[in-house]
Amino acid sequence: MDSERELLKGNTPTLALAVLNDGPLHGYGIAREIERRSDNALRFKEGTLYPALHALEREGLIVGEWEREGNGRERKVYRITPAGIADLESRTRTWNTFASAIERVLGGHNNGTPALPGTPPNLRTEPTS
Amino acid sequence: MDSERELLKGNTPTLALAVLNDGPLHGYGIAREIERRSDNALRFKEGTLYPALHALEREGLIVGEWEREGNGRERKVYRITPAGIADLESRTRTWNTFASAIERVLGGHNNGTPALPGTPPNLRTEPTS
DNA sequence: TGACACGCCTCGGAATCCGATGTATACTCT
DNA sequence: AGAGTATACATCGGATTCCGAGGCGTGTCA
Repeated sequence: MDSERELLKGNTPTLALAVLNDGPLHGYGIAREIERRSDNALRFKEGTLYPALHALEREGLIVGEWEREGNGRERKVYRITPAGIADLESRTRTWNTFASAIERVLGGHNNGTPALPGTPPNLRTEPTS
Repeated sequence: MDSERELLKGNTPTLALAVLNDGPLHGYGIAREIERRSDNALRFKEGTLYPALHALEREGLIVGEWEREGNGRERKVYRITPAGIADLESRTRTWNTFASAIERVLGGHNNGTPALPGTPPNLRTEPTS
């Protein structure tokens, strides 16, 4: 299914921020962690990952620093900034709004205008069965 | 928030198919219906909508036909095909898989490798609180 | 020595969205 | 009659994003 590729668009920075929100990590590790958490449903390709991290750094949402390990290996470890944390929260809210809107459209036909605009949506996952 | 724009990518055909799955409708009406169902969270711009419908028609997932109404107005009414229905189901499954994967990554830190690969994910929406 | 995982990076093609723009008809209000 | 608005179709080009392909270098193990 190649459509996954398009679905991912726009979520890359959000995903990276989410991982970094749980602790500093280097690029390669971020990719691994996202695959792990999503059970391999999501994979970060290198051509996507590094440019995305550079962009996040340019925007001040994360900061990267080269670190040398015991074995002499060097890698660039990223940390989320306060601005990044705020941005992540905003992005998460945006995602939730978006996802529930999609679910509502996919879900079906008749939903009359609800009384409360902020009414929590019903997230459904079950197939048609 | 402009990020919505990128989030939408790849979902346009799915949304259109979902609406047409509930009955034939013309382009303009599809746009209106998606806005209604999503409570205006999602809007189809014309520059997106019509090319998307043409593509779906090319792929045989929908068929369009010019119809004249009582008032003499002409509009192109689209119907979903059996292939379109099958495609919609596939797309819906893809979306569910994708969305739950995102939720898992956003959700948090420690989820050890689950025993069952097909285990239903936990969709969480609440902020850190 | 070779193979492999780790780890960083850039470039160009492909796909997608949408603002701007254009055309045309029906209805409503003054 | 004229103006304004909603309906209804369509295309084009700029912007954005993903990622395959390619490149560079290091540590580990057989």
